[in-house]
Amino acid sequence: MKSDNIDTFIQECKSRGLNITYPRMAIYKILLQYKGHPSAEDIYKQVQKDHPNISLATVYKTLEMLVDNDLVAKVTPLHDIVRYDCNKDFHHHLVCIKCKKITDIENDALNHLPIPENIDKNFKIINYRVQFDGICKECQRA
Amino acid sequence: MKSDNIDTFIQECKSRGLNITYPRMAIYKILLQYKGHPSAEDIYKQVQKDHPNISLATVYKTLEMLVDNDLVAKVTPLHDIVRYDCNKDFHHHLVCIKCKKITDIENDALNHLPIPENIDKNFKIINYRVQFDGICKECQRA
DNA sequence: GTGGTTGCAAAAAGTTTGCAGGCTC
DNA sequence: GAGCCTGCAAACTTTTTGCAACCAC
Repeated sequence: MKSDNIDTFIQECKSRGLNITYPRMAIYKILLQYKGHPSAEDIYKQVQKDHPNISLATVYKTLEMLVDNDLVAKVTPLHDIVRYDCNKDFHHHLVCIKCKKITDIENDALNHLPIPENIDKNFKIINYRVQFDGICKECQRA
Repeated sequence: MKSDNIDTFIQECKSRGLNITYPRMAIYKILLQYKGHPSAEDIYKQVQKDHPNISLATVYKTLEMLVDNDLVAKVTPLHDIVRYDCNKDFHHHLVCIKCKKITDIENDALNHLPIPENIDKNFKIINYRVQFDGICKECQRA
């Protein structure tokens, strides 16, 4: 199964005209094996163990290339910088993936989602939020 | 209504033994008036227009104090640094607010949420995700 | 050989911190 | 007046960039 994924990855690279390189293979393998969601630094530390010559800049460049090619997802629901909100009511967000604009949604149905039952019983849920990603009116025109 | 909010804010500060200062008032007013969710930089730019002597460091310190006192919410669903995931399937997240660990949830009910009807019809929704915040088993013990 | 990729180092972007001076109560 | 708060500047963290050398095809 693991080699399946690597094979698929190689195919995906080839079909996009991307060279198959040592750093790429190493970084992608770590992503496959990693439990949880690593940061660039996490991946760098991990990759260093086997390949100390791979640089942090390469990790960043490779991750960016993987995201651009839709082979890896960036888990930063909103965006890269912290934003603030003085509306402390329970509410959800509509996020434009192009201009990054955030709009609040007040919706009662979303405020009463069933709590999933197949999660670790020992995880104490305090809160949740739903984020809709999409493209706003202005960015659709552009 | 706006002065209501300011009055409430002043009360909240007093009840917590926080001084009522010019920068605090100015920054909080901007948060009240701001459409969308500003970053620290956004707030700084805005506050500069009326009060060019207020520094960016003060904006950061004030925001941190507001968040610590639960007067303002930080809109950074996961955390402060970008994380990656090579599981591109539709899934949701369980996030420990203490140790920042992220766990995937696969849950069919969550994959079929009703799209809220009271949002801008011109916003094209591409995807959505649900994030549950809470405290994991390990952090509850600590 | 050609062009895509890498590594290094420097820089940019965002955020935090220490400390002297100033302001609120 | 006491102690909290602010401004400045410097430091720190995370990410990006430029460019020469290198490697895959």
